[in-house]
Amino acid sequence: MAIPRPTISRLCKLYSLLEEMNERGQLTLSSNDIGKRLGVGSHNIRKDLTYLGETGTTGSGYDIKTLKEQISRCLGFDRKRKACIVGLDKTGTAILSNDMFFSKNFDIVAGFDSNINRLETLKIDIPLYPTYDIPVVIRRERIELALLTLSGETAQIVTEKLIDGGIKGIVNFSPVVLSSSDSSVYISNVDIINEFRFLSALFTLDRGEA
Amino acid sequence: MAIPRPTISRLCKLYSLLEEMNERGQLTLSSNDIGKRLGVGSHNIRKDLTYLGETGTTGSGYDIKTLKEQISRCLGFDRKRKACIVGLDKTGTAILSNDMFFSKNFDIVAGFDSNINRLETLKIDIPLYPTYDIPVVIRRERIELALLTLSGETAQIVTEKLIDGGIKGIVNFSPVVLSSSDSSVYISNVDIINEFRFLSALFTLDRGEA
DNA sequence: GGATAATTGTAAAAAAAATCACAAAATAAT
DNA sequence: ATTATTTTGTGATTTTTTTTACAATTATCC
Repeated sequence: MAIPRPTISRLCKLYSLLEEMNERGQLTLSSNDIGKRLGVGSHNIRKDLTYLGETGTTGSGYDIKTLKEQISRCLGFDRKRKACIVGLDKTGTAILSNDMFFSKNFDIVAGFDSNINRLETLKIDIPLYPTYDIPVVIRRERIELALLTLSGETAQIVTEKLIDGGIKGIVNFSPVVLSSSDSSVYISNVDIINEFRFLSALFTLDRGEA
Repeated sequence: MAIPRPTISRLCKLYSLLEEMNERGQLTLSSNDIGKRLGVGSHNIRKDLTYLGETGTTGSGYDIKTLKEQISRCLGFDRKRKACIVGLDKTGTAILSNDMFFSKNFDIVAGFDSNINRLETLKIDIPLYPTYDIPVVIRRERIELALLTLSGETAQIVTEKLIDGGIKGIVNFSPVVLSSSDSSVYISNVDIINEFRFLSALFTLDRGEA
């Protein structure tokens, strides 16, 4: 039985929540607690969890560690994945310095930038390459994911190179809406202006839900 | 007739696309073109556009400028909105320097950080305040949107302060999943690790669509 | 100017997702 | 030990969203 996309999305968020609660030393969580924290109904959560096979314990809820492992195995979070970053301007390097990719099972093994001079001055501990090397490096290193932090103009060209190299997923932080020329490559567009607009639209058309 | 949430989301993306095409000097777009660029079916686009009232011209598609204005008016993009940023570390300042908020009708009128010393050394041309001033400033300046670029620990506390001040929408870049204690406040969680995981899940469970 | 092609708008059908309702099971309380 | 409470799992129902199908309209080509 195929897992619906909205369910996948919620399970990802739930996974983050479980990590957080686990670090805080909590042991169990009920569908009610989860629903409240994630802003959805408890039925919805229980239904989502049926896609994982049997899980909870009636009366006392879900065991955090067990559930975490089940989601991990089911959605493939248990495997380390190689990723790269394209565009090493301020935003790119800032993200690189902050995020704990490695500890979350993502390994940034390459950085790309079209500005060759910049590559030399950066003090970053990952191998850096010029953009035209993208297809070769992606293929050689078997990189699965890419993070795009560059200005809109070059985004589509870079995307083609990434797809050419056999990338599997792209998180696009550039302000253009990218679409995949290859339907087996998934793209997630993250644009702050777009997020602001979406929120504006929601409270402009004010609809009563969360 | 209430506009469905997925439709709102697509209309926001479409709006970005229209801006892009308009800048390139293009005049019209067909539902087919739009669908391809956005990775959805043309029917879906036409259906979405019915929520705006009559729009396209049979035979030649949609006039980009007209459509842009219609979406703008309908979703409230025609009004300038005040926003603030909370957390002025590397990521925060990087976003602030890159993004063209003002030209897209968002006006960043305040920055907040808990580190008072940092506030003094930053050379940013927006007024800066310590975090405890959030509720007062939000209320006084009538700020509608907030961008959260801070580490997970403080995110929930800051969120409460923002809600307390009467914020309407929050874009959360911190690694914790925030949920709103007030259902009239909309929150959009944007976390790179989460995006990576979502994409991993998609290609792990490989489902055939875009 | 008539034929052909492109394109929209929408009613109806289908598919997908969320919600409900409640029995069954485990826990906690007395 | 018995009762009350909590909480899960799931079939049925409802709601929402997408897709289909096609008539109607406009543009384009010869």
